[in-house]
Amino acid sequence: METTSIQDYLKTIFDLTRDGETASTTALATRLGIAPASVTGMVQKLAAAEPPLVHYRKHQGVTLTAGGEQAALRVIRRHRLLETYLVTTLGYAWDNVHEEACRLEHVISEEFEAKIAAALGNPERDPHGDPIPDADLRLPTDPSTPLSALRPGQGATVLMVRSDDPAFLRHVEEIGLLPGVELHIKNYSHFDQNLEVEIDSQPARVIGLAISCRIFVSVH
Amino acid sequence: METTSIQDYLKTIFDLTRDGETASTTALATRLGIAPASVTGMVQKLAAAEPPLVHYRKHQGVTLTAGGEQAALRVIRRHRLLETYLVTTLGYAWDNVHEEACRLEHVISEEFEAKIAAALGNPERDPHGDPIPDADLRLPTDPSTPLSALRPGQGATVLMVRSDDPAFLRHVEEIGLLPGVELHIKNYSHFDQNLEVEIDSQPARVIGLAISCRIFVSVH
DNA sequence: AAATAAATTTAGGTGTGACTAAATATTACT
DNA sequence: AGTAATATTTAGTCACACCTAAATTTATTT
Ligand SMILES: [Mn+2]
Ligand SMILES: [Mn+2]
Ligand SMILES: [Mn+2]
Ligand SMILES: [Mn+2]
Repeated sequence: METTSIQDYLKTIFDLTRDGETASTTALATRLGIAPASVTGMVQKLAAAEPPLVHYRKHQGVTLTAGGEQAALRVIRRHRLLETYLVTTLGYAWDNVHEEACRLEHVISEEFEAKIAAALGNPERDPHGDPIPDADLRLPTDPSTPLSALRPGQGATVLMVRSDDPAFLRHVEEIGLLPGVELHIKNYSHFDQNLEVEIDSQPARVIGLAISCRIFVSVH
Repeated sequence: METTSIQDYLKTIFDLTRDGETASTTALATRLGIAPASVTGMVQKLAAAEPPLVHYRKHQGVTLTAGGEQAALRVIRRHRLLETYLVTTLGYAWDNVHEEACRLEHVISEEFEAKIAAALGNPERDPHGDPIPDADLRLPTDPSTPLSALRPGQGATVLMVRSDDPAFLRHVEEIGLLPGVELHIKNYSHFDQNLEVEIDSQPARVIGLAISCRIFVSVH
């Protein structure tokens, strides 16, 4: 059976391996809020499952198998559809939907998933700009760049904000860096990696790396 | 902590003790689809909890404590609000909502509960006619009678249909005995306890006890 | 009032998913 | 290359919620 716990592991592994790297025990432990020893145990179980959900070599971290990736995408689809539904239909704030979705994603039926997807018109992105896998679990490869990679003179549109932290999201909202917003880079400080960014034709603001590396844009 | 399992126990005990009787181990086991021995174990835990959630004396069955009843009502409110939401807003069929609600009821936040209650305009009854406890967990005492208690000449309005079984609910729907419908008793057969019922001025139908005892009405 | 049947509890056990403490492997540093 | 620091795994434990089989209690017959 694919338990809540397993689903959250798979989702997290998917996330940690998006860059092609393997997901380390410690990284998983940190992200899941679980002791490293517990992660080792679970990861060995996932690798021993029939069919296996992860590739695992001792001390080398894990990656998802094809089956594990499908399972992860199923949960990710639900998560992002739920977040979208909570914001669009129930009036949740965008900084507040992650936890709720992370609980609901494990219990809704296929019918529920289909109903909210239809009610929303099969949306392609969640409130944070994350792409939603379609019903066949295809995820559009989108050519987004971290804001931190831009340099003065470049213009871009915010695509997504990668964080689950309500405080962080509220801060980003206050700055005005919501998905869809246009921005121009005015300045770059090489030493502290601060960017001076003009957002939506407002006076420019200085943005530190901790923020700019979590905001993904499409460059004009 | 109040686990999913505990919440389902409390809900079921609430249901089984509605008549003032205690809930027996076997009745609980049957309703929950669990071995009687397991029920004994859980019931002892609920009685030993601090504060206790049930009154328990060996071989005598259980009843809810005040605390247990509050906890049960919180879950029942969520269950019935969810059922109503699924039918009203997401277009579920009324025979199909119980299972989904029974999973969701354990994971939604207070905020979710409040949001759907507001979206529905604080409904007082779920799609089956069951009363929904209000935000303070007050449950209106409604003077409903089982249809099986009516006799020829009496007229009534259907208040609720007490079943979770999709097949049963579809059958009741096909007969036309949905909540709100008006009916008149045309005849009663003392031997098989069949009732001949005129529903919504349609030609009368014969209804057996297995059905009539699960349909509750308010007599005119 | 015994004997039998039915309901309930006890005893012992399982799988899941966490934990801590200790052992071991990998990586980084001098 | 050897040592120290860090990451990971192993070993042993726990709570939870279920199970079966056996013992016990309560209810029903005769
Ligand atoms: Mn989750
Ligand atoms: Mn999101
Ligand atoms: Mn339930
Ligand atoms: Mn109902």
